[in-house]
Amino acid sequence: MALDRSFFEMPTLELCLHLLGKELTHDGVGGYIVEVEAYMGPHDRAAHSYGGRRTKRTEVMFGPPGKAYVYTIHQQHCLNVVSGKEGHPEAILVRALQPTKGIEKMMERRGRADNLTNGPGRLCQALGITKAQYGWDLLESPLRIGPGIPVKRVAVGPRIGIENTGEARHYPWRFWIDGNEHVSRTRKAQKIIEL
DNA sequence: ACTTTGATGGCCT
DNA sequence: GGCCATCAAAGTT
Repeated sequence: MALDRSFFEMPTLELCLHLLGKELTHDGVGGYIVEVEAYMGPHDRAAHSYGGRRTKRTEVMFGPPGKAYVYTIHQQHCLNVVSGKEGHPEAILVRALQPTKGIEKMMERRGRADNLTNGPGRLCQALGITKAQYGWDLLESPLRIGPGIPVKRVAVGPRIGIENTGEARHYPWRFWIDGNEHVSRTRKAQKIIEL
């Protein structure tokens, strides 16, 4: 059963739990989402929309949820799912996938056979995601999120790579499938959520 | 036009 | 776990 619009209208932290296990594909190449991070908008110092910053880059986050927010950093692309209510610039960073489809294509794009999708930049490279996909609708475009596998145990901990954001560095807004081999970095979980 | 700063990845120990 | 290359975006002048 396909997802519908209301799926993306869930509160951001709740949507994080529901995104885990769903299948993300671009032109049929992709895998199950196994790791995400929430970026909670104007009051989240680690978010690009901190302070309500509204620029050409962050604009899509101010619109309706369910769209792709793609940005570049260190010559890499990162994919976020726009979440929350329209006018509230929140998003969820997709940090890792468990490859399911088009693995040959991924190896070709990555130029190697391992570490295909265990990181936000790596998975974008493997799936061929660039700023060309900025703003694409994740229900009705070649870049889409669909049904996947059930998830039992979700691990929770602080987000990665935001050490210079004051108190925000400690917020428990990173979620991953407990024990999954494709998570970008192994770290001890602060707590486990049983679904 | 110039300066600062990374929501990283790859490789090293 | 640590180091750092390298460039686009954002902010500043």
